[in-house]
Amino acid sequence: MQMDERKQKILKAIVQDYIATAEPVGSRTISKKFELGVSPATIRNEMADLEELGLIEQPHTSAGRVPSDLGYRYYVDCLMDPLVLSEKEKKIINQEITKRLDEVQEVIEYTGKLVSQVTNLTSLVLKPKNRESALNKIYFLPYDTGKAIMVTVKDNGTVENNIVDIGNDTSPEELQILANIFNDRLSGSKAQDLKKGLLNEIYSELSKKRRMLDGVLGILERMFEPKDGENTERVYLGGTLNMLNQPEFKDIDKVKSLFSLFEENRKLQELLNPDDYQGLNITIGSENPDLAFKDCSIISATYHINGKQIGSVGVLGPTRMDYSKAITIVDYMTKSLTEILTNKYRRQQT
Amino acid sequence: MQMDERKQKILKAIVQDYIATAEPVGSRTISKKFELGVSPATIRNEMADLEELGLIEQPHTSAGRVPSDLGYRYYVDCLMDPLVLSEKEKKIINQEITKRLDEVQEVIEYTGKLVSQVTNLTSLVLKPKNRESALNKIYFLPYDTGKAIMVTVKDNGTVENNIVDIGNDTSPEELQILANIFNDRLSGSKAQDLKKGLLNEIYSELSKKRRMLDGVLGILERMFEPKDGENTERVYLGGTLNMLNQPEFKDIDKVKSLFSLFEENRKLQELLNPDDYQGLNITIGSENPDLAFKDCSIISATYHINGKQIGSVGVLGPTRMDYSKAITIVDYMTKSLTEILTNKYRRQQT
DNA sequence: ATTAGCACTCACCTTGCAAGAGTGCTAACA
DNA sequence: TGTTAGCACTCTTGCAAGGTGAGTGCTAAT
Repeated sequence: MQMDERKQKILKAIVQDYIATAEPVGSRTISKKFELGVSPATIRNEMADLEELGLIEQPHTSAGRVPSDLGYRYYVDCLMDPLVLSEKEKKIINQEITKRLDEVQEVIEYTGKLVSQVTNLTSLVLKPKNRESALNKIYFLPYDTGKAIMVTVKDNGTVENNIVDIGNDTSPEELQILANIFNDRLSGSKAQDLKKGLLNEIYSELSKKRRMLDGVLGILERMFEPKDGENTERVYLGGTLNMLNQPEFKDIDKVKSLFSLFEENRKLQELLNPDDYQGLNITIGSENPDLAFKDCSIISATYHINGKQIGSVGVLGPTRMDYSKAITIVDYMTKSLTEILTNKYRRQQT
Repeated sequence: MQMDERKQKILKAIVQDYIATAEPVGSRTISKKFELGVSPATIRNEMADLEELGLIEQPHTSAGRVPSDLGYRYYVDCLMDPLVLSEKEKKIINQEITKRLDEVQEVIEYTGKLVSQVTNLTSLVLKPKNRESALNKIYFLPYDTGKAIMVTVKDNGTVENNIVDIGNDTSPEELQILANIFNDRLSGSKAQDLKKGLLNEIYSELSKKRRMLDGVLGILERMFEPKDGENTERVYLGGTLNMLNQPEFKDIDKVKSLFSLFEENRKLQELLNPDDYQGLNITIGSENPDLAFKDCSIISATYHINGKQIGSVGVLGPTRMDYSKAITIVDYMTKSLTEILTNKYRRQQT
């Protein structure tokens, strides 16, 4: 059996009506609401065909039809009207998004908030991991007796500080020497590399500072290790409450299993990590590996800095979601984010 | 009418049974489960009295009785058996809590997680605000053309860094002068105070650096302003999902209004801010100002560093919660936290 | 003062019934 | 041959009726 034009129109009508109303849609409804110029009976015949093709299904014998996951897939791939944002809408979004450019983290999270507000869905944002870059500079500053502030600059421009124990017998001059050695040798290297080669050299110059050096190297290593709140919590979630407004989640058990998943940051990360594909990604219902998401769809896209993928933005909603809107928003947001971040990065780094 | 001993026993039985089963409890149940040596009829008479006193109520004519908010209050104030943690339990908790002593923030949040796990309730933790302290030191470090890293040390020992625009015409020497002026003048002052008196002095020395100075002062000011993610998000929430397991929240609308409140960090802060009372605080049902919490009780207590109150830990659950357990845990946790933090603070700061 | 007994109330569950929505099939029609 | 009208059928939904059980309040006896 083939999909002729009329079947397509009918499928499209079913999907759109179901997205709008969340009620199974019957043949009479279609023939009335959508002008196809045929009677309900004809539509019924076609619907029987569509069901045979696996594109729609019946909750029970005497209910209307509901799109299956496959049906949504067909709709998204072939039938959907693309939605274009007007210049005005774009302007509003841009204003909102650039309102707070202070911190990269903030822009990114705010984007998530914005996405969930605009779509009335839940937004997922994979934040960049900021530990993969190499060291660039180290400075030591006085802090307290026996302690110093170690300021590190990475090659992506981020700056961090840590308190290090230096013992009571380390003079500022010795610290300066240490910093110099580091800075001479480390440009562009990672902590692990440092440790191997550098140790001997430093030990010979400052042989008695072993304990302090261990402290410094320990901190450097930890800076590059995955750590709670950074690599394990890379996903920002926004508008989770929106899910409670969806009629498909009036059942508390579904809410429970969904929200449980929301707390598993690692799984969310996998969801957003389309290593294979750089661009827009759509996962519908049971296409999703996780059973708790079998009634959900996820639209996600990656954002970049200078062409390098560093994270992604996504929305999660019931399979019965407004795909064209979600896709348009996610697409536009990631593009804006890419642009903003690339600009900022360029400015910051020259 | 007075509360005699038997009335107390009966009320206690009602509260305890209702806490355990979440079902209205009848006279027969009490006479069977609890050994009072009287018949259901007698208990019925007493129950009628208790109802008249406003301590219990009937959901409907032919149901058992349920404690009223007042009833819980009486139970908590007068009847409750105090629960004492065994040394073994204390040890387990202490092990858990000290497992991650790396960062103050982490210990505190982890405490919250622990509380919710142990109680099966939702935990609320008010984190310390870290912006109230005064400046102590400023350093400038080279960063990039036209930019510098400004490292600030506050008098509570925290270190922050920011990138400041210094323009292309500022020499390292000039920066040094600036830092010196700051350091001479600022010890112990807040940004606002700085601005007024200091400006003239600095302007006269570095008159052409106006733009750069404005940048630096702007950042300083912002450091002391309430800011997203710090003062507005001072409350950590743990185990919110536990609420979904409570039978009183099988209704999705209740969940919605509760979770909406969870997103309003400011309100949660008020909830945890018992300025008036330092110690354990119990709010039952409608004693709570917010209507969405009318079925909830909150137990909270403050924790301290060196005797100064800096935050609090609380649990939130249905009014029908295990008060003695919750109180014991909250109490013990805040005490442990106080101890741990005071130790750490002492060590770090000397 | 306590308790046994009894009538009463009310939520809850089951059952039955009617209405309504929607289908599939068949036969007629263009 | 494709389309349509008609009709019987199915299944959900809502509602009302009746039975059940838990629990009460009251009264009278102990």
